[in-house]
Amino acid sequence: MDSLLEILSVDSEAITKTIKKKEILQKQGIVSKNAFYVKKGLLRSYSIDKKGKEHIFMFGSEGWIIADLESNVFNRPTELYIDCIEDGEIVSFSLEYFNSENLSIEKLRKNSKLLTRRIGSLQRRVIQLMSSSAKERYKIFLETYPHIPKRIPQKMIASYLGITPEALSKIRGEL
Amino acid sequence: MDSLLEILSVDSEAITKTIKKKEILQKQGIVSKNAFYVKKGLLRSYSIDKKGKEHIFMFGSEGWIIADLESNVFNRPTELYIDCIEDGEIVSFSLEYFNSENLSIEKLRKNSKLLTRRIGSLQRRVIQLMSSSAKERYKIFLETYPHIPKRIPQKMIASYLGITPEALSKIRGEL
DNA sequence: TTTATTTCTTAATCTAGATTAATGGATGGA
DNA sequence: TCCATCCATTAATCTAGATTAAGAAATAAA
Repeated sequence: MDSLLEILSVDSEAITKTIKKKEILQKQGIVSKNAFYVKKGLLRSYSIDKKGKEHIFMFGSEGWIIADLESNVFNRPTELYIDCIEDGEIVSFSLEYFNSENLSIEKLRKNSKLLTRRIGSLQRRVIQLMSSSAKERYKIFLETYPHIPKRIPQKMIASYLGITPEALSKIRGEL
Repeated sequence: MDSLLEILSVDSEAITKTIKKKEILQKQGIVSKNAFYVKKGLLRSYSIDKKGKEHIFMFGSEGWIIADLESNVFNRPTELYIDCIEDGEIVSFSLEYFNSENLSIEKLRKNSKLLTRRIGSLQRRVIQLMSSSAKERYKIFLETYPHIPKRIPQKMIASYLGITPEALSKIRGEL
């Protein structure tokens, strides 16, 4: 992953930070201007609904960038919390990066591929949520992110899948 | 919307086409290289699951661009069908457009904002599917796309929401 | 170590929404 | 116009997954 080098070359104020498990990097409701590049460790972004239930939107392991892109670019308050599942190291950088005047045409093009890929994975997620059972979604999750399950508690998998820990436990018993 | 003019200026082979209701523009499984700009009418993209059930991914009315972006950019077979809900007029253009050498830095930047906005709406959709009841999702749909419901049958709203027409009918009775 | 907190599992009960089926109304093509 | 297909609604029944509760296992903290 050379995107870190790129980020650092464009955003001179990017900060490398050591993070601790459970540390909250971003809270729902604010207009955050930062994105987080994961050097080491594991982050998650999630929303909390009216009933206080957490819903994990995505996980970010080494090499990933986690942020509420739209919130940042369009100045809307974010719906997402971001916190740390493991101790680790991140680079916090400004989302100006994605629109910076300093970006070469190649980098812009590269970023737009990155955005396109995200759209693709979100599209698959939406279709899955509409058309697949919890058991199917669990299997797909295991195939798609084989290294994540070992690092997180079951209840977070459940939260990502959109089901309760009890339901996931039952499904696991059946497999 | 000036994006049409931009498209035409970059992709000289863009084709304006008259379309008829029910006409299929793209089928699941192929690697399509086209995107569709809607001049007039209404398109939808959807997938069909193993049981033969349709799941509408998005609607595209005047001014929108509909495509399976990721499929196009990364040469994967698309999961989406695209067809016409109303007679209308579209501009079919190559998705090379989004990466064209001919694009100025301003256009690239504009496109990346467009992509970012899509990510935002998909993010909201995912969170909604995980955390809101069918009734809540229906209300949000009516608020978010107030002009669409008049133009499509209920069953398509149901399909977009991820529920059956019967369930939607019941919800409507309750409101 | 001992205690406290968090996580996982099992089981009983409940409910939102699916499925099936039947009916009447609307729409469209010949 | 007539006929056919499609669409919306209602109602009865079914089921995946939620909720509630309680206990066991694992982790963390003291």
